Amino acid sequence: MIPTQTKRKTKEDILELSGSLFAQFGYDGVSMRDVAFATGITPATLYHHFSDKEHLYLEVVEHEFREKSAELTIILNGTDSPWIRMERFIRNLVQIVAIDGNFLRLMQWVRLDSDEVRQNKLAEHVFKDLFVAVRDLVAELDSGYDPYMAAMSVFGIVLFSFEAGPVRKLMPGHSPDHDNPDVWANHVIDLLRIGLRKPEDNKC
Amino acid sequence: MIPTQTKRKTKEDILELSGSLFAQFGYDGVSMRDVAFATGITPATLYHHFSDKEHLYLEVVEHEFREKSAELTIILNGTDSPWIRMERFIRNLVQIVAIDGNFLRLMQWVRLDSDEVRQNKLAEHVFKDLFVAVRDLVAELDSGYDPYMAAMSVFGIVLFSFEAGPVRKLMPGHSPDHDNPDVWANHVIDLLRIGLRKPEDNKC
DNA sequence: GTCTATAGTTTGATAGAC
DNA sequence: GTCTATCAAACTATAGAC
Repeated sequence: MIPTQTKRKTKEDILELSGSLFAQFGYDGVSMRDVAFATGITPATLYHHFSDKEHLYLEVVEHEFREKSAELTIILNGTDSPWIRMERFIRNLVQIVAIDGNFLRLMQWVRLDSDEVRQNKLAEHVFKDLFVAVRDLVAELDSGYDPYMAAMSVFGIVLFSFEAGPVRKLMPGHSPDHDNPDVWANHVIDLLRIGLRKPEDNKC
Repeated sequence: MIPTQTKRKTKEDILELSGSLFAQFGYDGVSMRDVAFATGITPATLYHHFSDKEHLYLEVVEHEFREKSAELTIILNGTDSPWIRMERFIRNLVQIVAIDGNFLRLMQWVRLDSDEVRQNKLAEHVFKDLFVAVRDLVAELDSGYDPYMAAMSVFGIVLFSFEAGPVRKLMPGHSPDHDNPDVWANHVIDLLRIGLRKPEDNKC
């Protein structure tokens, strides 16, 4: 029998596992011991792969974000009409944050437990491209709004419900329908189709 | 000279000061020592006022939220027409989160670093009333959307830009105008005035 | 590359004097 | 009510053997 290496942990295995931990408990809520024991190595070995906790965290965030934003960027830069691309983008983003609860949590943590240095690095080097793609698509829609603000509004309207998480489900009026990602996507698309349409289509 | 008691710390003084600390650094980022020394007392004295860290935190969140939501609830339950109330609510909420950066950060922390028990307590006992008031106002607008989802959308579109904080200001397209709360309030109101109007007003 | 062992801090919480 | 003094546990990071 050929000896396999399934037990040997690659750097990517460490990133995936610690990504899940950081998403659940944040930077301060996860110790290097936790990461080490979760991956089946000792803390000293972990320090062999990553110079310190800060660099481990930065690599985790970049890894998770690039993984999710790759498909979104393809949709945004596609050749369909602007509205079709926006609709596909919204459906895809809702799917991502609905299925993988960890991704959105990690992004929420970054905004709270990172100092300005870390936020600068990530904004410039990791987050910027996706925002620009959304902003440019919004501009193509020609709705008359400031594209920067309109892009923020799109992210807000899509993401907030999922960021609210457990608290949201405890608010009065919640029904099982509201746990269905498609229902949310349809709602957001309906709202934005009206709110973001061209001014001349609004005249009577 | 009559002896003053300005140096004596009341329970409310402790809540205000530790509220600022928890908003900046989160539950795990603030030690009981930090709170004690910031208020000029010793840890042992702090434990005389609050049974443990958990109860201090819960009282802080409730104190901060009730302080801000009081004026909002008055607007929402007022006698103006639904649209006027919605507009005033949005302007007021934007002012609150723009002026007091700590408030929104504290609410973001709660969603991330609280277990289900703590979230249940706060959702039921603190957050619920404001959400219901917004949901009912949205229902009055009669736009045809599910009021629960539409209310979430309103919160998302208003709050997300401010929750994004420092990262937002690093995104391409940012201009000094975007640091002005009134500009944001006007943008949100414009978008929602179109998106949330009655269906029959949409027919040509 | 992986381990054991540990240095040096900081944490939440308490005991007991005044 | 406020203090000094203290505890057991957990933390990041490193040194040095194999």
